[in-house]
Formats: sequence, C-alpha cells, structure tokens
Amino acid sequence: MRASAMALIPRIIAGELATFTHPFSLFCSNFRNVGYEGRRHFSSMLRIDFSSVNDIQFASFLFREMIRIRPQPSVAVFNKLLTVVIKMDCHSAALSMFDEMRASGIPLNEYTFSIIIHCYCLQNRVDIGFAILGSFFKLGYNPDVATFTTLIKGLFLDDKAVEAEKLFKKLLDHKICEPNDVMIANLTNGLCKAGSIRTACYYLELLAKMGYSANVYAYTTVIDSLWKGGMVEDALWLFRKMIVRGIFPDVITYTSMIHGLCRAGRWEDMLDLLHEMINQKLSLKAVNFNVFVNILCKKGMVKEGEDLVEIMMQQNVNPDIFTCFTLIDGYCLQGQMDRAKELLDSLADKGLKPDIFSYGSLMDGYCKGGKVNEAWHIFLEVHSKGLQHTTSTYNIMIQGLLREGRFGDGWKLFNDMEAQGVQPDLFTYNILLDGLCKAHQIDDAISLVHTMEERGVNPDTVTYDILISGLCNEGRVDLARDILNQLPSKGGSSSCETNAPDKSTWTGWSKIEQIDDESQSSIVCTARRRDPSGSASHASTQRGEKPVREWTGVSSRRAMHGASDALAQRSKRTLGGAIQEV
DNA sequence: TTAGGGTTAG
Repeated sequence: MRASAMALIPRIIAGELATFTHPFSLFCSNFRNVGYEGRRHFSSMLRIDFSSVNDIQFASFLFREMIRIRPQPSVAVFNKLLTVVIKMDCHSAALSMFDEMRASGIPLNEYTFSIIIHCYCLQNRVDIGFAILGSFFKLGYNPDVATFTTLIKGLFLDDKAVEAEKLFKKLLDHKICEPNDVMIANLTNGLCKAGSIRTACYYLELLAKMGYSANVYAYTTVIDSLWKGGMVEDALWLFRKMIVRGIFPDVITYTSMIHGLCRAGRWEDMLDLLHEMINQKLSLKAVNFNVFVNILCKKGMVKEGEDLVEIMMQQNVNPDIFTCFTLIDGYCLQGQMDRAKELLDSLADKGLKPDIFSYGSLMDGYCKGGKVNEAWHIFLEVHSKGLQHTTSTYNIMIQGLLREGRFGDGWKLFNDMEAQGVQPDLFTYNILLDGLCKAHQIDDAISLVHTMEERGVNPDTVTYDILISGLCNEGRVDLARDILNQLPSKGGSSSCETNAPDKSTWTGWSKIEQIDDESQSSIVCTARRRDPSGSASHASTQRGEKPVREWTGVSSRRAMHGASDALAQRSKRTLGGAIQEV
C-alpha cells in the first residue's frame, strides 16, 4: 500500500508541473493517504506549496523524488525547495542538496547560486559567498540586487558592518546595481544593529536625495534605533519626514514611536501620536496598547494607565490578561490592594483566566504592605485555581515571612519548595541570606553562601552586599574585609563564573583601605556599587526605573522624572544637523 | 527587511 502510494507521488509532481504555469504550486490532491511514514495526510482539496513542508525528512523525501522522476522538475522547483530547507535552518542539508543537484547535472541558474550564497551567509561564511560570486561572473551571470543584498546582509551577520557599508557604497558609486527598498532596509537594519545609527540616517537622507525610495521597514528600524539610543527628537523628526515623503507608518512604526515618547516621559506627545494611530484605522490589538499601559503603571501613573485602557476599549480592543496584570501590579505598587484584588477577582467575568504572575504580584503587594496573612491566603488559593507555584511566587512568600520575623515559617516554606521540586534561584538564596543576617545567624549565612555555590547558583553583588553588611552589623569586620578582598579575584577567575563585584565597582573600597579597624564597621556598610545599572540583570533596574513601593516611604517618582528629563536633554543634542548636512 | 510582555533579592 505504502509503496504503491509512494509511486504515485512522482506522477503527481510531474503531472502537476505540466499543468500549472506557476512552477512552485503543486496541487497535491492525491497526497491523501500517501502514508509518508504514516504522518502525512493532506486534505483532498489542499493546495500546497513547499512552504507547508516543515520538516527536513519530508523535504529530503521530496528532493529524492524530484531527482528521480522524469521528466525532471525545473530548476525553479529545486530552487524553491532549497529555499524552504534553508528557512528550516537546515543549512547543511541544503548544501548537500545543492551538491547532488550539480552531480545530477541539473542545469543550475543564477537563482540557485544566490540561494547558496544566502545559505553560506547564514552560516557566517560570507567569504564563501564571495567566492561563489566569483563563479557567478565566470559563468556569465550578472548578480542582481538580491544577490548583493544577500552579501551585504551576510557581512552584517558576520559582524563586518564596515565592509558591508563599503560594499554598498561601491555598488552605488560605480553604479554596479541600483539599490532597491529591500537592499536599503537591510543596509539600515544592519547599520542600526551595529550601532551606527547616524550612518543609517545619513544613507536614508542621501538615498532619498538620489531618488531611491526606502520603505516603511527601513524607516521603522531607524526610528526605533534612534529613540532607543536616546535620540527621541530625531526619531520624531524622521517619523514626520517619512510621511512627507509618502512612506506611511504602519502599526509597528507607530507603536515604536509612541513607546519612545512614553519612555521619554513626553506624555502629551505620546497621547497625540496615540490618537493619530487610532485615527489611521490600523488594525490594533491589546498588545499594541499594553506596552504603554505597562510603562505608565511602572512609573506610578496608574490613573493614566487606566485612562489608556479606557481608550483601547473605546476602540473595541479588549484588555487581555497582560493588560490586567499590568494594572494589578500598578495598584500593588501604589498600595491599592483592594483595587488589585478586586480586579483579579473580576478577571473571570471578563472571560480571562488569572495567571500565576497576577497572583505573584498580588502576594508581593500584600507582603510589602505588611499584610503577610493575606498574602499567605492568596498563596494557598493558587492551587485551587489550577495554577502551579513558581520559584518567584515561593520567593515572594518566603521573603514576606522572613521580613515579618517569621523565620521558622520562611524556612519551612523553603523546604516545601524543594520538596515540591521547585528550584531555588539566586533570588531565593539572597532572600534566605538576608533573613539569616537579620536573625543574627551570621555563621549560617556564611554556610548558605557556600551551599548556593555548591548547588551551582553563583553569588552576585546583592549576595555580597547582604553578607558583608551582615558581618559588619555583627562586628565581624575582619571577615567582611577578607571577603571583600577576595571579590576581585573571584570576579576575574574563569574557574568560578560569578558576577560578583570587583574592586573597581565598589565606592567604599578606597575608604576601607584607609580606615582603622575601629571605624571600619560603619564605612564598610556604606559600600555600594558605583554604577547601580552596571551589573544589574533586572530589566527595569537597567533602565534605572526600578519602582519603589509607596510604603517604603521613598518616592521614586521624582528620580524617574529626573531620568526622563536627562533623556530629553540628551535628545536635544540632535542628529538633525548631521541629517540636514547631507 | 520594522515592535511589543509580566511577578521576587541589598
């Protein structure tokens, strides 16, 4: 049965190739019950092309059949299959197929060579790509804009941005080929990714003046890179410029630009552009709004976040679980626990299933507000909701208990966590370490650091911050100093991978070396990293926007607006001048 | 060939 069905395939392929003018379209009605390893079933009406071939075994099977059948499919069909195989990231398989095609005497064309150049570029072997380009000329083919685009892309992929730009310039200067929008988009994308945002802008302007039109992809890439590089004003300038040039922003361009304005704290501009996007009647989803709601809530502007949710609902865009999570977290950050709980409880009415992140956020809100029993109640509720606890939810709850001085309960929960097979992470150990230090169990704290190392969890700056402060508080200054002295060697050792702070990252270091033993304690305790964003791994910390819960008595709002102002100031050093010079 | 999402540690 299988053998006879398989025998049908060549006839189908050959027959359909003869019937259809489009060589890449195979009408495979008889693929039904072909029984390819019992896994392939095609609807009788299914019109497939190679893009629906998504596993390498089937692709290889088709390739072998194409090699075997007579009349043989055209090279265009082989090219199409090669492209599909490369898209599956099976580069070696594609190169083997190419070898077999050559060995079988299939007449290759320039597209085959371009596809293979592309394949080598994806393997970071742009050098071989150029070698093939040599054969290209020998065979009398003229590489087209697509081939050169592939090579430019290959150079960028291989971190050869300078060479990529040189090649582009050569093509332009010597009029070897006319750049099209795809080539320009690849050039600007590569330049931006390599950090040469100004150069990307330069080419956008130059090419526009030369009459070469860039597309929305190119403009969006540069706009996105500009604001992410702190140049929001330039991003806005380019955004307006593209419209003047008749290239209209799509939903991606709008969301990127609005995001930039949001990050820069330019709320009025952000709202203007948001309304402009809405008026464009683009197809918007919750995700297109969520990012802005998230930023507003994180900045403590929950009311504005709510307004934004209102706007999205007016557009018939329903909030999703992430929208709700964002608001819940925003309420928690402000200590509005009743509102947070109310929203969480109303999710089902909105047709949304609460997730573990929302519960985690709520628990944390309760813990930080000193309502550990409420948090514990939520913690217990999680299982009944069909959700599983994660390392993070355990961490939140353990920290809540330890901070209340409920050390026994905290450790009991840690044991439960391990018993449940939930892996402790760096957060867990730092929380436990802090608990031990606060409980004056400093020797246990030292042991815990060894334990975590043994378990493959590398201590970080937070770990040492806690431990050294703990030691100083207990009067164990010598040991604190010893540990601090060991940090540089740890950080630089390849055998011990750790992101521990090194000497230069501690502002307290030079002072510690100068002071006498009696006064060390207080000074060592003030040692902090010089650059708080330098080695932080948390995304919001990296942006210097880590929110501070209201009840800590520290307002982060002012600091954050300060950061926005700084960003705005930076953006005033505009690129406009450079752009207009072209 | 363009963007965008999550809770926790000092």
